[in-house]
Amino acid sequence: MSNIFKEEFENLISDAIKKQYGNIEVPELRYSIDVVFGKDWDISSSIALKLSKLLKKSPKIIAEELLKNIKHSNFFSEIISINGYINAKLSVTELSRYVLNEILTKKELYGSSDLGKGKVVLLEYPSVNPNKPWHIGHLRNPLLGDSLSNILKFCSYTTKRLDYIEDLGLQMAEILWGKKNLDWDPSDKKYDQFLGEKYVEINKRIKEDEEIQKQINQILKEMEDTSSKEAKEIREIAEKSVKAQYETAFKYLLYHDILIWESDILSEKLLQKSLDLLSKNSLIYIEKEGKLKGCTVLKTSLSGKADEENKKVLLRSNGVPTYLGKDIALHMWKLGIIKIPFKSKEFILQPDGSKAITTSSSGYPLDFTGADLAINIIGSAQNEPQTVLKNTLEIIDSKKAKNLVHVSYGELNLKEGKISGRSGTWLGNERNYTADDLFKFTVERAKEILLSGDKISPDINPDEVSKRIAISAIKFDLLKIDPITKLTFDWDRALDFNSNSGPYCMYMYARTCRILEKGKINNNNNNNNNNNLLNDKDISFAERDYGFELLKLLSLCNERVEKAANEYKPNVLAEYLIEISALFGKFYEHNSVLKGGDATKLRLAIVNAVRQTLYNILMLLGIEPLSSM
RNA sequence: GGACAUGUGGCGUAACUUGGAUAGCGCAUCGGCUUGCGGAGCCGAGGGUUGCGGGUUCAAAUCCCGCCAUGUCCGCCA
Repeated sequence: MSNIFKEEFENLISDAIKKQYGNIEVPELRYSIDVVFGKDWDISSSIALKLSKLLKKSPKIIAEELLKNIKHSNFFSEIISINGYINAKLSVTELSRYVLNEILTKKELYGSSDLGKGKVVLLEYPSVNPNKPWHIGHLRNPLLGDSLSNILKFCSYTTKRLDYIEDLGLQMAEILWGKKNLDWDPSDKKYDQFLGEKYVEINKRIKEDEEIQKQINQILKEMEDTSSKEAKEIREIAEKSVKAQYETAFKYLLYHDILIWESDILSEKLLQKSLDLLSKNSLIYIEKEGKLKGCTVLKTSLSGKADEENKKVLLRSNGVPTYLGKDIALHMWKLGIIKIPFKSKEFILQPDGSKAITTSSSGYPLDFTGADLAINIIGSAQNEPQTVLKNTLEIIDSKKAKNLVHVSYGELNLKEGKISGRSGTWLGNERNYTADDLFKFTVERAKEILLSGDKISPDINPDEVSKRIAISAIKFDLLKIDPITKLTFDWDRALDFNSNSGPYCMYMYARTCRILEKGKINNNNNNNNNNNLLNDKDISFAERDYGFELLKLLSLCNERVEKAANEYKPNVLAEYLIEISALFGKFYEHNSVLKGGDATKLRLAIVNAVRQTLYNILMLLGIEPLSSM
């Protein structure tokens, strides 16, 4: 369901077109309609301009003709034509009554949708290798994943948040070499931080001594046997490291449902089944000669270009699978093309009370048999392999392959260049570019601003409040931009909490709460009584003021949520929060609520509606607002 | 070399899918507002030939073609 006023306007115009011109082909009427702000009218259609060519008449005449045929509706107090546009004023009382009623009865469900009813969506993120802490470049990934997962859940999807852990790759082999050959005392550091620093040291050593690389390759081969001592040792290290990474995740209120391990995929023969299926469809062959002799490769046409130089290896000549080889197998499982009876057990109890489940060599059957929608949150650097993956699956099962979506995002760089786990550019002098340090310093900054204010509530806990403000600042900053846009990290910008920021929206939310408290309106999200609803007399004091503009804006909530869901763009909702917050700021300055005379009850209801909508949308971005800050 | 992506005031961005009224917003700059319903705020000013050139159209930031610039990928890395 989109906006009821837009629908009504669309229907009126649609009927008028039929009446005046018969069954002509109307180009997407709904896209010609806009709700507008700060003008004499509230809703507008440019359909007459679009029909001009078809009807061979001037837009002005068409608009006039349509206007004559538009029926009366209680929703609109006036409909006119200007320069070929058909513009309408909304009935202030009808809009106010309808929107307030919707929000104050639906409460925390206001804006939700049934778009994905009955469908299971699997979101994979962030799948960071377990040999280092999350750095700020990684962070955008789980923030996008978490927010999209919230948004899709709000649209009635059943969501599964998946983390894929690569415990058998080269990077872990290097770690194991380090453990055997370097000083190794992880006791006084966060474990992922410790591994990350060692990883940088190991890579320096590799550059100095070619022999080391050979030793690492030997370890890598031994690890492929998942029952080997090496594989077990590395799994242990990896589990400990992932738990350390999740400490970081929990600070940011990020949680998962399922962890799937590369080693379990190999143990359960998923790769073999995938290769069999590819072979059955004649999509792979063993290279007989040339530099790829002995490798199992994908037919070249699948990479989108029949380029001999661009062959994709799935199995190396020594039989060890490549990343792409494993990835194709993983996605056959995700989409339910191959079913695997994975065993599972609890990995960790998360602070929100939910359990993250992990695949395992023993335990109970994993409750997952394939997704209706599989979303990969992966950086734009991997656009090509993601395309190869999808093209390959298209041939195996075109229907299911259509359910695979790559949400591609621009990677984050530092001013001084790329952020690299291997070379150690994530290590700084006073501050590391890790998610942990970003959090730490943003909290410090938030606390500094908080304590410098002269209006601190005595009943708040500055440490807790600073954390929540920091979370809002970081998440909002990274989510407010279109995912595809690449970012350059800058401490000054990250620590700026002025408008167009998370703290700004949080501040407006806190204001609504304080006004409602003083106006004695219950703002508990879970209360089920509707005492706050208004009668006709209260509504009759509605005017064309900022309060009315706010309600108009709030009425667009559902369509903004669906847009964010359909386009996989949380920034749509961040923009929406800014619009609401800014308009509420004006409303607050220009229309006194508590001293609003006859309009006080109405205005309190508007404030409550703003509060509820801000709350609902902030939560979709993974930001938990505070009633005072 | 090929493929893909991106180019919007000094900086950061929105609108591009679906062409439509004066290109919206923030930062920075300049000026104003406060004993208030919480100033992390509000009001105002200056700042744009939407990378360049062509085309389609009554109408182009938006669609098409060419060029330029930047980034990414093109490995028996992941």
